[in-house]
Amino acid sequence: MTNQPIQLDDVFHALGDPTRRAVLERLSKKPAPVSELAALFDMALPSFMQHLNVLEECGLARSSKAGRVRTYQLEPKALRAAEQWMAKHRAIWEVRLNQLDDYLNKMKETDR
Amino acid sequence: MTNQPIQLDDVFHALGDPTRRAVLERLSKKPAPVSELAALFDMALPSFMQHLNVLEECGLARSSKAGRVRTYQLEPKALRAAEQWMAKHRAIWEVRLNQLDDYLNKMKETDR
DNA sequence: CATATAGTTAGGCCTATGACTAACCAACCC
DNA sequence: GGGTTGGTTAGTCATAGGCCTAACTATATG
Repeated sequence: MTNQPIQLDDVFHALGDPTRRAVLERLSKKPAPVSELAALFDMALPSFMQHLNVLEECGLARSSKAGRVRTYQLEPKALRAAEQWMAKHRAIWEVRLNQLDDYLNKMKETDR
Repeated sequence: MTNQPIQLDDVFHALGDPTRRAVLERLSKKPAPVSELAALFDMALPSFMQHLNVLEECGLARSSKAGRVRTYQLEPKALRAAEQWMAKHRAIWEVRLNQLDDYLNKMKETDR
């Protein structure tokens, strides 16, 4: 059982690539085998596999093999960790977002 | 006015470094000049400045210079973009998180 | 004006990342 | 058994990332 503590570094790093985010979006619908996922991207298989490995190693996805088919699915724990980091700071952000809203509203008024 | 569309790639990439997250956490309290931020890290100034540049370029922070002092502050827009990406997929995650909870609860029961 | 302070620029260095091809293993399936 | 399909491993390559030192610019301040 790979039960390492979740490394935010790795999770955010993984999210920093559009291919990997797209894979996650696809997986958020339902699990899928490698070939089906790979078909969505114009990339050599081994290159694509690396992305899958990144997702799995940082805990965003999980896979299991049946016969010769490996199926990937989302793994919520890492996402949860990333969310928690954001949530931890959300209160402060929201103050600032509200300030932004106020500002934008003021702009709107000034605008007419 | 640098008003580029926010690149999720860059925002998540920026969040993938512990130094940069720590800077954001510090900035979430209040704006601070370079020297004050730099003092928190055991790193040569130019190296640290690169992190500040990354934060500014991806839109997570903003800076302005008064005299010889450059002050940094949070910039909500990029954070909002990252949050929106997460929010867009949150519903699905939460289903899965609930499934996880169910699973864990089942485990607990089996456990006694 | 001389010196200290706050940042900045330039350049080098090493590792990590992301992509590729080629060759390989392991099921399936006729 | 032999070919086909699905995935994996190995090895290469170029670029980007993160760190450093040294040298520089621009503002204070005595």
